[in-house]
Amino acid sequence: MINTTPRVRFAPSPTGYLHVGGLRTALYNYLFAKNKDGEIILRIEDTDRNRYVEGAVENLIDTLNWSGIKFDEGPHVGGNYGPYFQSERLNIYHKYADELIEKGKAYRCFCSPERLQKLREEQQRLKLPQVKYDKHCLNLSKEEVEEKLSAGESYVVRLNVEPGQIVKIEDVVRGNVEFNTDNIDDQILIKSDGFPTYHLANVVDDHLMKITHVIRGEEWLSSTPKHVLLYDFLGWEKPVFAHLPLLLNPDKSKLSKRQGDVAVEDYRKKGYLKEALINFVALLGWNAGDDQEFFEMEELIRKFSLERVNKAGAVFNIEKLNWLNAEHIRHKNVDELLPLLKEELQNSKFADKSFSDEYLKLVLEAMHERITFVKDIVEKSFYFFERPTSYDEKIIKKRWKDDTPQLLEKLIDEFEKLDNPNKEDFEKAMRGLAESLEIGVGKLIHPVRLALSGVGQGPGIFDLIFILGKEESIERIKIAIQNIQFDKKDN
RNA sequence: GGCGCGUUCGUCUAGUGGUUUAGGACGCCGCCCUCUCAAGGCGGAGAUCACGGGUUCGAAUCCCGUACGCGCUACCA
Repeated sequence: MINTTPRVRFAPSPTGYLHVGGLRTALYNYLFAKNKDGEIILRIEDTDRNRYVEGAVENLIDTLNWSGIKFDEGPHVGGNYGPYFQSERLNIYHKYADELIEKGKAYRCFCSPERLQKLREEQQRLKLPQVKYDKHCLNLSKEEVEEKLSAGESYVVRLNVEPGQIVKIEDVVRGNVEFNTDNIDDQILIKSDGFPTYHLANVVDDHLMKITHVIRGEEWLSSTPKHVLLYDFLGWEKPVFAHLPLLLNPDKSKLSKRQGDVAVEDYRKKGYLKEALINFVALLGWNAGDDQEFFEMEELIRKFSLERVNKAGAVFNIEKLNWLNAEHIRHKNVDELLPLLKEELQNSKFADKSFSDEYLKLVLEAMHERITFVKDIVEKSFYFFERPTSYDEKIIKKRWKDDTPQLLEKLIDEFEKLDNPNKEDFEKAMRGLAESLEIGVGKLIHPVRLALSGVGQGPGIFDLIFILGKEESIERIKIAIQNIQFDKKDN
């Protein structure tokens, strides 16, 4: 139906932070647009003055920027269809509200909140199938309206919905959905404070901003017929609708703060890579049709299609996110990881220590295939940044034998002989010693690991020794020989 | 209550009437590799396709009903 390149929008309201569900909506819009060389715009729906949160817009934009979703138009990048804050477009909404009133498709309503409240209660008491406004003010004469207007009475503008009609909407993910206007209330379009409601502002802006596809959460499906009515009343071409399945808590209720983190910034703070979060969220409700699950943004753009979006809600499962985070770390090289590690170091107890890029890259090389988060390097392999302050009891019991100190003394002697050794030199020295002593090399390896790291797991032992260096390794072994012997006597 | 949407392993999902003893992934378990931990390889447990009818030679796939879940039902978005 529409042959021009698509224009889509992500239209959050600035109520605090970017929800992961919002991130997915933004992402699907972005992927759809970029797949077709279209444009995506960011529009801030700040029409509810009561819910406005200071700094929310900045936070939203910052988080969106971090995620890698780039907008072609919006408050932060400009564009030809602005302003992109709805609060700055009030006169535009009034113009169209007036047009609707003139056409008889909307009307001013002067009913007090009290009357409305009573009406609702009355209808509920009578157990009427649906609770709706009774069109009381539609019957006001022109003169009565003028009178109230000049008397300064406050009013709202309502959509004039004609009962008994069928409104059909065609949804790319859900197919055809029909609504009977009997179930549709005379929606308020302009509030008494002069601000529009979502419904009016959304339709007007989508039209004026030449939006071709409305891709949004399923919670909007029920109000879509109101939007369709608005397009028809104003004589505008409708966009294509696509309503996305919801993201759910483990108990299948709508994803909420009570059951875990819902803000994108929470995940960012916890150390999730943007690539992993994007990859994960993309797979919640969409798949490429094959077995692939690891995706970079470019590939998502290439393969995305609305036709492959699911209908059912998806549980936000942190286990899979963790796996994807590890996968994305494994796919990155040490140069890409370096700044991330430096950042983690800055936020750790090692912030006042300094390490060369060279050193950190060696650590990364040894660790990046065995971690889930970059910060695991700081927390689980702390021994790259400080000497161990204690030794794992279980490992002592298992690996530290009576003859261990003598063996390690001999190993130190061998290491002392090495001149500017590389990894292989250390290995040759250790294996050579084990051979000449006719012992398994494990009798050396495990105690050395314990001495150097204090724990029983980590990278390959020769990597560990090489990274720490000859002097430091020897020193740590000496310290261990003293302390662990002491511990044993003590027990 | 009304209206709408949904329902395949614990979770994300493949599947669009016969190729299905329902495939993959995460997680879980075991084995291999191995200096440890991961990674990797191999294997395993795990879904009577919500339930009940119907259509059909044949249904997870089409139709109807029921149940359950979710969304909307605001001068919130």
